[in-house]
Amino acid sequence: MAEEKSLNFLEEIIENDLSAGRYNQVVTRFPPEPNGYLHMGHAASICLNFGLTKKYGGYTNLRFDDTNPSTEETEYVESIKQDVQWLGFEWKHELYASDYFEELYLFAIKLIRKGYAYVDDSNSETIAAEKGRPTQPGVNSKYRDRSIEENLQLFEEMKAGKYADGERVLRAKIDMAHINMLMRDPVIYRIKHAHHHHTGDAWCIYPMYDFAHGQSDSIEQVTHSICTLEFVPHRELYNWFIEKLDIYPSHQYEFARRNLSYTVMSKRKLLQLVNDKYVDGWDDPRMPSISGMRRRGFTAASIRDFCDRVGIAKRENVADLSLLEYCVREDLNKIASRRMVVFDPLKIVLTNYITENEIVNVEDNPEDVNGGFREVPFGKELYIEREDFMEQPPKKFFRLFLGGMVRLKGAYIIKCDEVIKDESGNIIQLNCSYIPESKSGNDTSNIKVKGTLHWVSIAHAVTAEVKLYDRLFKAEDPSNEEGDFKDYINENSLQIIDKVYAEPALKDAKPGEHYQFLRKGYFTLDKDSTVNNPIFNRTVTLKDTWAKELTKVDIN
RNA sequence: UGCCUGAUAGUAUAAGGGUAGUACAUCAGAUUUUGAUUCUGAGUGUCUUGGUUCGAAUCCAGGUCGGGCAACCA
Repeated sequence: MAEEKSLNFLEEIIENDLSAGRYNQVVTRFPPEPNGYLHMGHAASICLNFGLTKKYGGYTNLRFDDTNPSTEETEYVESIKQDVQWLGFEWKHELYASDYFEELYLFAIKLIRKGYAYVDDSNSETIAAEKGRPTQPGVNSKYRDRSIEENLQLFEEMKAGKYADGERVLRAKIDMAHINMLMRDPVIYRIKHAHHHHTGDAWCIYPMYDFAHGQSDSIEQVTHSICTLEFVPHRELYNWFIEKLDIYPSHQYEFARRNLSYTVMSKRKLLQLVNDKYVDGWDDPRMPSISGMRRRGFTAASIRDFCDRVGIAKRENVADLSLLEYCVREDLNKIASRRMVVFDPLKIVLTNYITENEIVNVEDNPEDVNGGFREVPFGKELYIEREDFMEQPPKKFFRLFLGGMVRLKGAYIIKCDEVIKDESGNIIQLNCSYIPESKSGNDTSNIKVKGTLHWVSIAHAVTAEVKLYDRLFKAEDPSNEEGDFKDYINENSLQIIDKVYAEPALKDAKPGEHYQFLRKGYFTLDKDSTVNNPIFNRTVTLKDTWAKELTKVDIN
């Protein structure tokens, strides 16, 4: 018997609904407002909504919740579509709440006719004041008891453009003393003489979220309308409209939005980071936006895996960044081609090496049994990583030191014979000898070494620029710290190395491909790369047990 | 002072009256031509106080703490 993964609360609800025969297929929707870019929190919602219909049969619509023309733009529509597709999901229909404006308008008239809505001439301050407070009931507007005929006429005039923005609104007539503030005669239509990205200038009245979202769900016969916790109090209104309008009863369910440690996850805060130039745009690789993460080198598969592993529930949460890193490493380990790149070069000369034009073959990816090999030119003069040599090695250091031996990955074992320094005592070169019988794959030397280093032949090296990213914030949950979240920005979140030395094969790097720079981390080509100046973004480091070990030594 | 909502290892998520489990993180060890990967092992948890029950993370009551609710935003 196959081991069953336990169900989350939504899967349970759906399985119950299905087995009770309430629906014969599951219909969900992903409803972004096109007023910004998608981020990791949206990714969780996307995986949830699309994942559910994939699992249980049915489909998911992409519906733009575009009821506020003053903040929404086509540019966002395009980026959102791109991100959803990139994440690997296909929507059944591309829809817009604004496609339903006519229908919604008729719904409003229906409500007026039934005596459930009225036009209010009060300004927004008055309406807010009359709402009361959570602990105090509100009071009725003096326009609340207009006749149905008058309401119909005024609403018609609103639609016809007779009034200026803010001059009148349409309100649902519910109960100004209701314990739920949202039920105190909520505004459902407002006047906005604004150009709409999708409907142009066809309308000057626009429905509010509460008078568009549930109705859109209903029109589309969405069976399970999944949203985040802050909409819990809206559910009562959602159901009220469905009941009074007597339309298809979609049901709303709420889950806790996904947060991630060491970052922020609200459009508003992310926009601040962009506007105040803390980052270089929405797709800055440090941003938790889908576009930023894509640019950084995260794979769609790893993001899906992350969402899957974290799961969903109804309590506030901050998911561990290390889990995301684990997911992307796991994916990249399988698919990334290995390359050798030296970031901080130290020259070594193999004094006994006389071969010319030697090429060694190094595996492209040891995790891939069918993986090929690439040719890497070897030479008498090489670069290794400066930190891979120490004059006074600590205990358990098994890299290079004077008199010590290491293997050069895919090539020979070498021994350090002499350290050469400049006048100020800086190490500028190591003279080493190589063991000719120790050639990789053909080793008859019988020498065992603990360390293996990456290297490049100086004569053949190509150069590149590298961008190393660290977490954007120093605090685990910057939004919950004292003061402004921006006080916790990690000012060292980006480190640029203008010139690194790479094996020639890296010259053929292609956008969208993933590489593991041996012992350094996973990298991908940045979109700002040019032929003469390739730029690589570090997606994530490799796990580094040795670095951790060093920290312990420091403490002692 | 009201209403809604939640609380299980460091984090996230299971167990739905019957052995508190899984993953990541952490620690220890093995393997390793990446101090990577892989493998083995370890430790840490039911917010609290009562009640019901042979038996409670689970059911009931009170409390505590967190989040949300007073946009012509979504």
